Amino acid sequence: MRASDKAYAVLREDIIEWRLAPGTVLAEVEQSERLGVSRTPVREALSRLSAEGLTTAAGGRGVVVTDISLDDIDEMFELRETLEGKAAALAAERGERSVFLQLHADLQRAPELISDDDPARHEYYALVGRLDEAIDAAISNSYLAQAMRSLRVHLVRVRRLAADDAPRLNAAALEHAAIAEAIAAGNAKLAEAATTLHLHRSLSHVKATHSPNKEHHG
Amino acid sequence: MRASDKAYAVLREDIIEWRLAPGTVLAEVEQSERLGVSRTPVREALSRLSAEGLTTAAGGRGVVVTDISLDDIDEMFELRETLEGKAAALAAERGERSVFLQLHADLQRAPELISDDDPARHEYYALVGRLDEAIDAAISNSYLAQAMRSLRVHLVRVRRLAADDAPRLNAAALEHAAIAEAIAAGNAKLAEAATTLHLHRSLSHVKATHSPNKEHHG
DNA sequence: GACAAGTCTTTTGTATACATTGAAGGAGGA
DNA sequence: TCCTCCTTCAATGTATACAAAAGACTTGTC
Repeated sequence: MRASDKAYAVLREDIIEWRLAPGTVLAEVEQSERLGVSRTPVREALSRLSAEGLTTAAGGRGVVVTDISLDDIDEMFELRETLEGKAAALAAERGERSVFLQLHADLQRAPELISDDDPARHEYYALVGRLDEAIDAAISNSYLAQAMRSLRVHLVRVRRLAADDAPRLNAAALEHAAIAEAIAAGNAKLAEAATTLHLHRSLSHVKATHSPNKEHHG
Repeated sequence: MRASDKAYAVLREDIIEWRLAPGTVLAEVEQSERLGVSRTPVREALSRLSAEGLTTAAGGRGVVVTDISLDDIDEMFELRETLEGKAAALAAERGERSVFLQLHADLQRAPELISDDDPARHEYYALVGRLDEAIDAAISNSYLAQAMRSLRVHLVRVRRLAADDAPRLNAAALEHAAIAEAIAAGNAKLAEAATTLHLHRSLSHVKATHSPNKEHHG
């Protein structure tokens, strides 16, 4: 593994998991010492992070960890609804029925996964990730897929802020199942509507369970 | 100006203007000699270009200039319609009426600009650029604006492929004027429809006037 | 003559030394 | 005491030396 990949992976994880608070200045020498590599790969990592929007080059002097405000979350979900709604519709038109039928069945059984004692809900999120991947593959549009991938990084950060309690996860699984079902049925409008519904509920949940910027940057 | 900025700007321009053909391998030493800077800023420039999608890191051995296929153009316009349609609708809801009224007036007079003897149509494209900026500002959604900016880079490349003849440009200006008018009127659905119409006509024009990959990589 | 193995070359990846720039702090004067 | 200018220093930007890896070429053998 390249040193720059390692630096990128560690920094990215630290930011997404909120171990590096927004506003934190990531100095090159400091991070290179912490990560055990030289400044060169750290610079490349920071460059990649800034391209993703996880960090911002603050006026020539150091890069800082990007903040996520309440407005940001609204904006993210507005874009997300646009992109994922279109993606669901396209998947309904172009996807393979069998793939989404299987996902539909799996998602309906998702509550079993959640009742397990894994606090990180790895299995659940892996299943939802499979749905995302199936949609990405079905739409046959690399630009749209890329745009959604860019957004997902930020959405994971938001998810870490919200309390992913079991009731909400169970409900979300059924919403995902509805999306998969609509795609499997080849019903584009229904798939888009199911996506819209799911995203609105997710956003409501996020806003209800957490006041952003409560614990960070004052 | 930083050396890395210069390297980035020159390479970006070269790729967009098709002076660097798709598939061209951009070796670090070669480019650093050509641009008169060292490898370090060249690496950073190539990194940025790859993040934008103008180049692709080809399996450990050099980065190559990205190609644009006919399918790519279809995919780009599919995403573009999604993003710009939504943006136009949001601008209609949130934008300042006066700004778009002015743009509407200017765009209706655009044929005067095109009749000039500037082969690059600088004034015309500057005016269209002003409309894009006005929409970006009106939507109050940095994530959506960012997604559109990412796409525009690739769209400029496509535009360079197509013959931007005066008749099409005159028609396009009126289509843009219709968008501005709908936004000024605060009519979201109309703004979205006008955008859809414009994009479909643009795509038809591109596909009619040019067969992609005719002269390169093959 | 063809295939395979090993070496050799070229290119990228990393580290570090040097240059440059911008900010912060102190000294001097008003 | 406050403002200004200068010095200093710390951080980034650049260049280059060195390391490692991926191909290409050569050479030997079958």
